[in-house]
Amino acid sequence: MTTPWSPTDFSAKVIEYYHAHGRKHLPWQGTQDPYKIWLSEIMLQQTQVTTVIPYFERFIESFPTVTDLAQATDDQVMQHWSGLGYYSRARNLHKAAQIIETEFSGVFPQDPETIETLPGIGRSTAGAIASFAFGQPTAILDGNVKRVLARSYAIEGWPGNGKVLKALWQRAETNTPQQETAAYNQAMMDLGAIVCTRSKPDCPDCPLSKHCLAYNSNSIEQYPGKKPKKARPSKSVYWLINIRQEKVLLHKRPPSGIWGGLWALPEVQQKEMSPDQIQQLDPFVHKFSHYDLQVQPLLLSSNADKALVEKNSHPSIMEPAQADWFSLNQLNEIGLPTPVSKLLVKLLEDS
DNA sequence: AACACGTGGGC
DNA sequence: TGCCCAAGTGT
Repeated sequence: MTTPWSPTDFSAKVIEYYHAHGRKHLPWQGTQDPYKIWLSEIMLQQTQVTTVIPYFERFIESFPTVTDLAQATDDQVMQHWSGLGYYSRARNLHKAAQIIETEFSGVFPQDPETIETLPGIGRSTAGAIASFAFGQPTAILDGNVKRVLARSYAIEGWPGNGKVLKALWQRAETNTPQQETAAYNQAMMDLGAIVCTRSKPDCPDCPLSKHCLAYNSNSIEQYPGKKPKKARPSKSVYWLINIRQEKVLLHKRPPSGIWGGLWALPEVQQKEMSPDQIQQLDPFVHKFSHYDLQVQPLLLSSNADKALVEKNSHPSIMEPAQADWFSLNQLNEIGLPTPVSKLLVKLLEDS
């Protein structure tokens, strides 16, 4: 029967791993600039490191400081997030930058409770910023840490379950050391990303294997518990492609909902024009994590556009959507959903 | 508590 | 291929 790690021995092993094998040269490391650390933590939410790196570099180049970000336009910010997904992150980041400017005189707050009041920053991200930027002894609990802790202490159940999450936070708080917290937090994520991976973990090389309850009971595959499966629904839409004088008509999507704040092709549920006014392009399926979107792109003729523009420019009186015409160059200055961007690129290449 | 919210990598 | 899930948060 294996005895579990004591919090002290556990954190000592983790910190030792950091000095020997931890990642120390990612673009947001080697600095204590809270703005860069904050930006990286937001971009890294539910997003892999290799995906984030080029976005981070581009974003910092365009908005080097929180003041630059606060003063940027919505479209500029969304353009820099275009393709990264989870666009509420960008909207909240922008809002938070303006709050830091106005409420905190441009100085990033150091207290984790205050940090967590900023939009887009939850408990784990607040802990990461407080420890990395300000050396505070705050715990984090991302997917990597959840996996390492769930296996080390054989914490059963899916982390999306409230009780399981609470148990994981309890263990995270207990094991997080008061000293060298930043090294510990970084190493926990490194262990999860490099050694204690989702599939095929490298247990023989893991500094925690000696007292890892899952490893020593040969039940690594059981931890963390799996998310319950759900059927994925399907939605069908038509996308209207209206090109006049080298410009394409786009609509700005409302702030909430899918692709909020991005510019997309006008979308309708049903065709409302006669067949001679449209050209059906190749349909495709865009797969989200929570549903499939079946898209039928329709290329409009000049006769069809008037009624449709009128009909779709103002979906409701309360929330009029913005519509505008964009040239190819202007598409580089706004945020576009990935499938819209791909479709337009393909169309313009063919023409 | 359960679901919405994007996209791409890994197998 | 299709499925799982990734440095989570907001509602």
